Amino acid sequence: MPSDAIRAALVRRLHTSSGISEEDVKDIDALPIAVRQYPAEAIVVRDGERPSECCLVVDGFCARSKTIASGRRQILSIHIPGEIPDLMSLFLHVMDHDLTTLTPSTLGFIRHETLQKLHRRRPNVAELFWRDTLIDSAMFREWIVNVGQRPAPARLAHVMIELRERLRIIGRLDGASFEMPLTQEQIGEALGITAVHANRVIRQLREDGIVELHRGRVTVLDERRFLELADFDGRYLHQSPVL
DNA sequence: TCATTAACTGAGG
DNA sequence: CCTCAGTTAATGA
Repeated sequence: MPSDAIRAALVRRLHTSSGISEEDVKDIDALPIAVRQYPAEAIVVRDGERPSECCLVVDGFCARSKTIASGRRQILSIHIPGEIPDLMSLFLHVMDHDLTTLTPSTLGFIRHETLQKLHRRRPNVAELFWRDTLIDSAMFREWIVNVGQRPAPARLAHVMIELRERLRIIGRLDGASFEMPLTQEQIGEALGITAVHANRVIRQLREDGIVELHRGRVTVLDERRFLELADFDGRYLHQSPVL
């Protein structure tokens, strides 16, 4: 399989966390990964399933979500290339939420046994995954605060800035703009508001000259007010260069 | 299909 | 009285 392109984002991200050796990288590069393509809005792993593999986002944007009885869906987290959104399925055998694609995506699947063996062989890597999972839960705490307490414009700004900082880590920033290829329906589901209201909030941020969202791309117009509105403190992402 | 906007409504401060 | 947000519906890209 095309090892470089697929594994590059994962390795780059693990590299930024802390000590990973060249040996570790080589080992990860040699892992068998089954690559599959998905359209937008595909359910990759369902709530209640018992997966036997973990999913690496190779390309595209994915999300974890839960759907309530009324049919409304809450997006719990957004995932970008290089991340393994369902790493916890290694230890928590039954899925307690859905993993879906937000955009057409390329996903790589790594069997649980493969990862378990990797953990035993390379405690270094196991530590990185452990650390990664803790950061993941820190991000959930921030997400709860965001959806539960911030006004809608700040919610949107906060999700945007978090996404930007994570895209920065995998080298996907382009000056003052970055990708956010979600539909307004999906943005609403992430923020806990309707698509119509998401549209109003997006428009307000544009009219206020803070940030523009057009065709899946965010362009920052006023960085100072953007940060101020978002109430963003990047400590919870636990990257070395603290924002 | 997705985005945009208006009009109306009600909750809540 | 004002702001926020859901609903509905019409229209545009």
